[in-house]
Amino acid sequence: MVHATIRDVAREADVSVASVSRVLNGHSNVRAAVRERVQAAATALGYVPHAGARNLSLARTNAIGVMLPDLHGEFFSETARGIDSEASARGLQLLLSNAHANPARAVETLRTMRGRVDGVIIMAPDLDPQEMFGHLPASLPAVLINCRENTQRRAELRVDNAAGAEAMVEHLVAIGRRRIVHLAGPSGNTEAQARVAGYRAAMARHGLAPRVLAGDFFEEAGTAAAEVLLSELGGSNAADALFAANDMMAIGAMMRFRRAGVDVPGRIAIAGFDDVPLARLISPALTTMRVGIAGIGARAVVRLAALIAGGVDQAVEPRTPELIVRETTGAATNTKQPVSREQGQTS
Amino acid sequence: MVHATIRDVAREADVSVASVSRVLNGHSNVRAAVRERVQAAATALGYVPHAGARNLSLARTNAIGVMLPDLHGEFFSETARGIDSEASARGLQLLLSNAHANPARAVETLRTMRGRVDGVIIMAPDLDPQEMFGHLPASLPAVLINCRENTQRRAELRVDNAAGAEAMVEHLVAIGRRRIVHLAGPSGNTEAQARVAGYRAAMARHGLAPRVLAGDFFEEAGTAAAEVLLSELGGSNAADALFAANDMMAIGAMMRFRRAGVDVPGRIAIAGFDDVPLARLISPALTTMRVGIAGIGARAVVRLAALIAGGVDQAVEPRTPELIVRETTGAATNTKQPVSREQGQTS
DNA sequence: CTGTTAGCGCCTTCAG
DNA sequence: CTGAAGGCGCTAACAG
Repeated sequence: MVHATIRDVAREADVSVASVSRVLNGHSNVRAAVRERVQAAATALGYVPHAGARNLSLARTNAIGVMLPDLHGEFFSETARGIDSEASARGLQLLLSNAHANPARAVETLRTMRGRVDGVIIMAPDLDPQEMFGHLPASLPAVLINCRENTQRRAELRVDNAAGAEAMVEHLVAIGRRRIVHLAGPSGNTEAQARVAGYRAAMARHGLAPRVLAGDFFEEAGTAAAEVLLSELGGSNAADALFAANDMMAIGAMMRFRRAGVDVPGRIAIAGFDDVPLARLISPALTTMRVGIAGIGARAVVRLAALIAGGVDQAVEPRTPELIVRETTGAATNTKQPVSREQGQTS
Repeated sequence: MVHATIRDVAREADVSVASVSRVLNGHSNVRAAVRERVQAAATALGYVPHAGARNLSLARTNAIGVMLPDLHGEFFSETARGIDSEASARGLQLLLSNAHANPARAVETLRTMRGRVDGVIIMAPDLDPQEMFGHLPASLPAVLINCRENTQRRAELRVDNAAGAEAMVEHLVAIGRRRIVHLAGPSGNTEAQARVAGYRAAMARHGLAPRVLAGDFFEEAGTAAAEVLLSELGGSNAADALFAANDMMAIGAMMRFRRAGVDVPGRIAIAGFDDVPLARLISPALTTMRVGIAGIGARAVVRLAALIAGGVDQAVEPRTPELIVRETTGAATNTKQPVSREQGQTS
């Protein structure tokens, strides 16, 4: 016998399984003598309840499924952290699966969560929602984060990426930049698309010519973009600002510029998006749009918990990013004083 | 009826549940006609199998439990990433729980994993193993990462923290530092203890006087330590090197020194431990000991999978950290050339 | 207070 | 090839 079961304990304590169950779940209607006998038997046998069986019987798992695009990089790990902190505060376990940008696997993964979790949180900016939910019971509580436009009437959390991008362009223009280049995220990613759109809109508003470089949210794309801009640095219409669609690309570019000895922001300003923890630690510290990553994860858990408890929630909750001005677009010399706004991390 | 069950499908297709099960699991011994009828019924009903019930019946979950101290900071998120990448390559889901340095909760958490996972990976440098495993079935496959000395005869992965710390001190001495201060991790943490021990041993070997500041692995402790050292900077025996027990504290100290305009490493060298991704991105880039965080997580999954498949594994697999020399202890002026050893991230 | 008895939803012998 | 039946381990009425 590899694992003792509740029956073994019952036999050992010479009571019924019902009594064992009662004792182990702290019900009060059990005689003290029986209680002690059961507890003794349980420890003697090294009994640990089979949570899976319990879940089946209770139709309740106290776990939530989490599907993220990837765990790579600070953005997603911050999301996971936000989810985790709120979940563990509520005694919920997390069943994690990443989609790896593979729609078929994403669907499969979601299916295997059925019956193992009480609800799911899904962040899938590059997956087709119809396809994903087509194969999923409509009754499964779910909170969507930054998913594509859909017809699901699900609880959603959505960052206003377009507004954020516009705000950043406004800032760059306000500090006197004109030849602002945007380094975009992956083309199939709805967040990346919104950021490009916001960038274009703001540029148009100021009568400035947009220029978009292709990227993929990874650091290396930033390095490559910097390479391009470096080669043009002497030219008459060299860029005076690089606005990357996320922080990691901005950082990649910054590293490359630094290596080339280019003055940032003197020669070229750099801005990112997300405000990952790293953004304030690098030097010069990165100007970016704070989206409150961990806070979003935590909020998703709160809403999911309410949904699981029986609430209804079909709202799309918008989150507006906040501009965080730091050295890469601010006073280049003043590196000794943190900008006040960068204090007080959310989450 | 909220969720269709296998019976509903059977009734709809007018066959037995056994046939439905066969079809859905791809068994071959089913007539084509029946197969099609079942599939039609399943999609018509929007049937998604209840994975929990399936697990119970098969006594197999295809999930592994993961217990980490916390998800805060890059160290643990890197671990999680390493585990995740290997796990998802093997089609394993992850049931995540963090211990939050609360022994009672850690035990409870581990118990609720019984029957919901096929095995567990535990990283708990500050928990008492006897206590933790006392309440756990001995037959549950498990891989321990950086746990305290124990009598479990479990598969283990253990970083040689003492050797790593010694190597770092050797390096600092080799570049001419003598007044090397160590900023320690939390006192109850076995890894932190080993690092202090290694530091002391190496200092003694060189006849140098050790000095240990109390810390907790968080950035703020680094800031505080820098504060202390700053106040002594004029003195005759001011520190010429700060060796922090992990990267985040080293970074905290560096930020503080930078803000004070102190020349690093000219005035004081700084070194960390772990080689989190951040270490090479900050400026000046941080000298540190690479432990291959993500690689350890991945390796733990590999060993756990073998254990689950029925293998035996009671080995304690040692990992020796690798010295990564970067600007905070190297040539301060040469910021344009990456040190060769920093290429090729493990994991 | 305690035991008996049905399930929870699925898989899998075992007969046909 | 197909169906009936038992069981995975636990909980929750329902009777005593």
